[in-house]
Amino acid sequence: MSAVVGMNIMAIPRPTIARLCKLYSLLEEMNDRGQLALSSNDIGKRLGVGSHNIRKDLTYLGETGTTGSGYDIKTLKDQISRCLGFDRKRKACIVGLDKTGTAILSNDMFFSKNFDIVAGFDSNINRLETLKIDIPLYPTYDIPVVIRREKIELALLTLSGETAQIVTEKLIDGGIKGIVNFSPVVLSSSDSSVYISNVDIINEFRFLSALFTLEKGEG
Amino acid sequence: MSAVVGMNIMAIPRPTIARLCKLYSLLEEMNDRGQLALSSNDIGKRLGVGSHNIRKDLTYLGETGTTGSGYDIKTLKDQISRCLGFDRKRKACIVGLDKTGTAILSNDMFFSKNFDIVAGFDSNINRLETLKIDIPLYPTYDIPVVIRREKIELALLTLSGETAQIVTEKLIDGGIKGIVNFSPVVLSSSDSSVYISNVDIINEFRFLSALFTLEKGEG
DNA sequence: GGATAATTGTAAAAAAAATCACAAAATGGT
DNA sequence: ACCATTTTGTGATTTTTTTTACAATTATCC
Repeated sequence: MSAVVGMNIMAIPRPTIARLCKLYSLLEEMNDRGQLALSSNDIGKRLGVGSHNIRKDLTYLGETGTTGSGYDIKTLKDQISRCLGFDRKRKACIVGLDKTGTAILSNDMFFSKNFDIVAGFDSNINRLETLKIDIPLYPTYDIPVVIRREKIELALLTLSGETAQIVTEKLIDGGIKGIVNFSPVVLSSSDSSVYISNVDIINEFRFLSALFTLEKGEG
Repeated sequence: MSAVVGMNIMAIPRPTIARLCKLYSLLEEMNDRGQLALSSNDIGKRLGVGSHNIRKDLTYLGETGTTGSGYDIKTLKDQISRCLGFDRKRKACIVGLDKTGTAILSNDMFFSKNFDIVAGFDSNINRLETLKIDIPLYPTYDIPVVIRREKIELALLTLSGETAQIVTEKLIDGGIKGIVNFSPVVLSSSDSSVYISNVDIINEFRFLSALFTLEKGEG
């Protein structure tokens, strides 16, 4: 006669998910530096939000901290890992291997514990032959087949032009789950079950200048 | 005896500002393609939000659309421009000229109508001499002086390592207004009047995988 | 030119998220 | 061992944001 007690399924709000992701990065950083614990106050200051906000966010993970001495970094990192699904590696690919794409790839930071880049795609077949990268490379028309075969979940789009939307359709066709779009076009998903995150530096610049124009009244 | 009537100063919510920035990009794109008008429905679909949300957002700009035929693209673009302060060029700089930095710079998309990259910084002086870039280059210790002299408002940080926080202090010291942080560390601002936007691809990957783990129950 | 369809703008309601306030628990110094 | 301090966890409150619903306006088709 066991009642389902632990099943406290409460949807985590998106803003909370976003903050937990950032917190995870912070925890990795602090852990690497040898730090052992953090208080909600410390975290809030580093992330630029109030300490109550952090504490509230952490309630979604269950019991986490220790009154009086804050949060144990390793424990908290593990809890976020488990809750957000960072405890297993996910396969990813990169589409577009021009300067920007290869630069990001060369950044070894990218080969993190959470993701494996297992394929690269480019429409320029000549380029594929000259590139010196130690991941398998394919032409873009192979996208659906490779995605499906390799069970790739995530894609990074680093394309400059019009091809972005076409490539997106191919990715969705292959059953991709998430796309980080680094190209300057606003991508929309034909399939609403595919999450797309648009990362655009010009857009960030615009957002920041809008902020200090509006919130500080600087013409 | 003129009452101040037009002074309808109503703070624009941040989510709205963010959406208006994205909408601006979309309008640029559609305008380049020769399109003339868009309905709130079209916009919503492209941006992945409801049409009411768009209409509500646009009320902050004052009267904008035409009942029955939607929004005139050029007009709307201009209105957002004026409201968010995109109607004057802002000076920006880039800090960190390794592979990633130079790749982003080479993307001519970056030299948009809204921003002027007027300086580049790197701590490696040898690198500065070999780079073939047509913007003035300086060593990082010159940051405060150059920022102040050139009245630079925005900075793009493309550093790989520990130096990011030190460089940030220099930028703030020079009076920078906004920083787009492309480095993998979580930056925090010692001066709360400086806006910092952290752009981190790994973090985006994590966010997306958290989303489909939580919202779709995929282990 | 009139009926039908499309579309905006907004007031009101609902939902979501952030903030507050404080009891309870743990720590650390003496 | 005690007291002052730190810090968490959480229910209640407030604020913010989204959604709804619909009247008013314009375009379009025959």
